[in-house]
Amino acid sequence: MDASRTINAKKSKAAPAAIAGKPPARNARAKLIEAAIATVRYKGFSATSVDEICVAAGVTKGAFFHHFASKEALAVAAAGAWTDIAEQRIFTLPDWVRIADPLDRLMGHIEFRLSMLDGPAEDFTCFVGTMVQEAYNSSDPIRAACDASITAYARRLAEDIQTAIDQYGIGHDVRALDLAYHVQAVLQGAFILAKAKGNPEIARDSVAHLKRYVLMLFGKEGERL
Amino acid sequence: MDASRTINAKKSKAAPAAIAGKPPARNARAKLIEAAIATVRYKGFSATSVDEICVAAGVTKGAFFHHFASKEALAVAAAGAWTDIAEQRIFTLPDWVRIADPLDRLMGHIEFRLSMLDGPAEDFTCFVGTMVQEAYNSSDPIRAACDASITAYARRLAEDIQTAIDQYGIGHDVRALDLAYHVQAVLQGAFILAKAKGNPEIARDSVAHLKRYVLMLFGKEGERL
DNA sequence: TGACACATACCAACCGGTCGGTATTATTGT
DNA sequence: ACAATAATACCGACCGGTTGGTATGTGTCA
Repeated sequence: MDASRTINAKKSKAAPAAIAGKPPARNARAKLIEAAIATVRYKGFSATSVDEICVAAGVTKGAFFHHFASKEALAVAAAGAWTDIAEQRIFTLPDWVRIADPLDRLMGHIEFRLSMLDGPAEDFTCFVGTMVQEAYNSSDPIRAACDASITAYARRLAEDIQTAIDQYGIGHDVRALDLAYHVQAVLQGAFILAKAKGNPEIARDSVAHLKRYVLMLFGKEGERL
Repeated sequence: MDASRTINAKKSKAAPAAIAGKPPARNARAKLIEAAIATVRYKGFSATSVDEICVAAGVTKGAFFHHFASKEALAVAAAGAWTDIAEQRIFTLPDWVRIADPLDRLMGHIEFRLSMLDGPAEDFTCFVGTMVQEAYNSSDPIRAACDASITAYARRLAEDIQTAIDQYGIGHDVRALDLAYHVQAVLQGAFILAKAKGNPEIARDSVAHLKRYVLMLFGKEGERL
């Protein structure tokens, strides 16, 4: 391979972009998904045009329809990407995920979600929650993709909740997955209130209620609030 | 079939009504607002075209722009109408609003909201909640109109919550208006989950959590659940 | 008669999507 | 080893239909 590289030294300029100081040379597909998520969170799915996404991503319309059969297909792909992004940002990277005590870890989760409620709404709101609100009747593929993302989050959170229930018990007829979905509901609703007010404070208040509820369920109110 | 025009032909009190500040019951205008609310709840604001609203309302585009300066103006007017509709349907017409005990009345409210979560999502979801999610960054008049509607609901609900707190006390640092907004948040979030699942059951589960939370706050868990 | 409540016709901008083409990379035949 | 071929990635002009909005006409009633 050394021989071929010396001979073709002139033409091997494009390939080692990752090695050189050039930007990571992310492919157009990834850039389109990222741009779509940002734009849809800002102004909604229907109000976002394909051209707009292309400009935000820095690619042409030709590239868009090379990678995605339709705007709908991009939405489905972006919902899938959002699942991975959320898993990373919420369940993998933060420090609290390594808390040993399951109830402390659960409260760490809620506390983390609360701490995210700051700055412009388009920076903390849920991409799939925004999208499914518009598309649930118009596109079943999009609806299903958003549902899958929400379900993945709930199932992941339910693991921690179940562990906490197993260890501490819960004096009520509460199932872990149900409570996980309730956490989701409070967050999604809090996002809407924050958007309406133009201020995330009201959203934080609502999550504070959620915090108290969970602590009460585990009979720990006053101890950790 | 179209007898509405001849039937309404007799009424004519445009001048006095205009002086009184209340717009006269213009037929096309009311039909447009009603059609807009229904269509937006079904497919969102941006995806709903002016033509579509006109067809659903059974009026022409000329009538639309005679009554409303723009699509945005219609949205603002519809948000105002929604406030009145919700006040009627939720705080005036139902039987539970006449329950004497304030805590029972508050629980009657939540129970009523829970009972609404049935059938297609477009029949129980919140018009202004749907709209503000799309428009919060694109149109401040729409955002403000939706905020006003949500705030009116919260303030109205907070009255009953405050009365219940005054009578029964509440062993926590909970303010009535805060809790009222939390009720709103849970409902709005439950709507999103129901849309994603294509099934209101998950929404009912979340409102059941809300019910338990409120009862716990008042120290009545197990007594009325 | 003239203000009001519509109806009809129309428009420029924009929409999602198509299409013919090019540059680059990977595979293959000899 | 290398030309021929094929596949991929991308470009941007273009298309028919739709969009919110306008200009103007018409019937009705005080």
